[in-house]
Amino acid sequence: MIDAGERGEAIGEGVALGGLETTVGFLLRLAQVAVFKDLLAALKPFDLRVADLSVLLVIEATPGTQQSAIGEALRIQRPNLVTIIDQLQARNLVRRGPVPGDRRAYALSLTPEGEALLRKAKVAHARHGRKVLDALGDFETERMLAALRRIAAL
Amino acid sequence: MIDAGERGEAIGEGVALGGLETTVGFLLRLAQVAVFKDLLAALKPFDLRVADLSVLLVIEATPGTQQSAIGEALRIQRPNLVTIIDQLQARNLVRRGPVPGDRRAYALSLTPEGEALLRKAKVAHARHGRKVLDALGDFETERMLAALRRIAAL
DNA sequence: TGTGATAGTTAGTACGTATAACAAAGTACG
DNA sequence: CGTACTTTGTTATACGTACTAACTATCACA
Repeated sequence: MIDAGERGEAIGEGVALGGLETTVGFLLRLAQVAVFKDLLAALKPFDLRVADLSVLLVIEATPGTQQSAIGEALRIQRPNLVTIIDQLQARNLVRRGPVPGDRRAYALSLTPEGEALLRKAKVAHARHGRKVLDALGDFETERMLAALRRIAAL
Repeated sequence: MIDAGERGEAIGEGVALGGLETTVGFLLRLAQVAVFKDLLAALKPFDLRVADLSVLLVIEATPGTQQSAIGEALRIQRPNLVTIIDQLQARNLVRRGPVPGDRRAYALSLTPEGEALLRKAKVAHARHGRKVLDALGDFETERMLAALRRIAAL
């Protein structure tokens, strides 16, 4: 996490930042930290981290997906994903089923408990999402997302 | 760091992301990782990390600043800043001088070596910055930065 | 059948960041 | 003055995330 002087302190307060304050990368970091912090807090009641929610959402959207596919989609390395799935499975939120015709891979799916928890978590996620969009203001969200996508593909 | 399928793989390739691909937070993370990765590579010849460059830039902009002020400005916690300054000082890039009238604090300044290295690093930094702005395309950079600032202040 | 790729796993490591506790020096105020 | 509180920098420590390398089991293919 990152400290700042707590809540919404202005960016270049007092100390000259040497041009950093007009830099995409620097502001990108601050924005990203703020968003993650907010989402983390929103997910705390469900004992889910940001990565956990992402994984659950992908499994819900594509039941039967395999771990490697999720890793690619979310940009999580395979070894790290193992731990995440392990934990979700231990909490009975996710199932590792067999893939017909490939005994190496697991077909991931949500358990009823997983679906129930995700349903509640999605409400909190949506509330968080609206908060972020509000911060964007009248800004054209579509163009913002497109710009971020282009930068992500650097 | 983060892998992706290497260079600029499209965002929701093959696997449904469950709405994540239209999420500010998710794209913010991808963009931030891409930018840091690129900047890290650009700074590698100078053996500087992103945080190192930021600190040098702030010291250059405000010579005589103290560690706590830099920490606030860059959102780096005091204990972590100690290590960064230690290393920069060990490489003779930064000096911890006395602050007249306060024997607790250090007045930080660049050494000639520090100034020389920073001058070269700034060229690489600027090149990186142009690359990012190019990725932004015809997007109004000012509005983008303003939007990021608002999100950062969540 | 054998060679190479793929899915998942394990272990070890690096890095960034967080907290707590401390010494030294400064500040405020009765 | 002197006591209490604050601030600066430091140490030690822990934790989360991510990276690498190496391994097993299975699959694809020729």
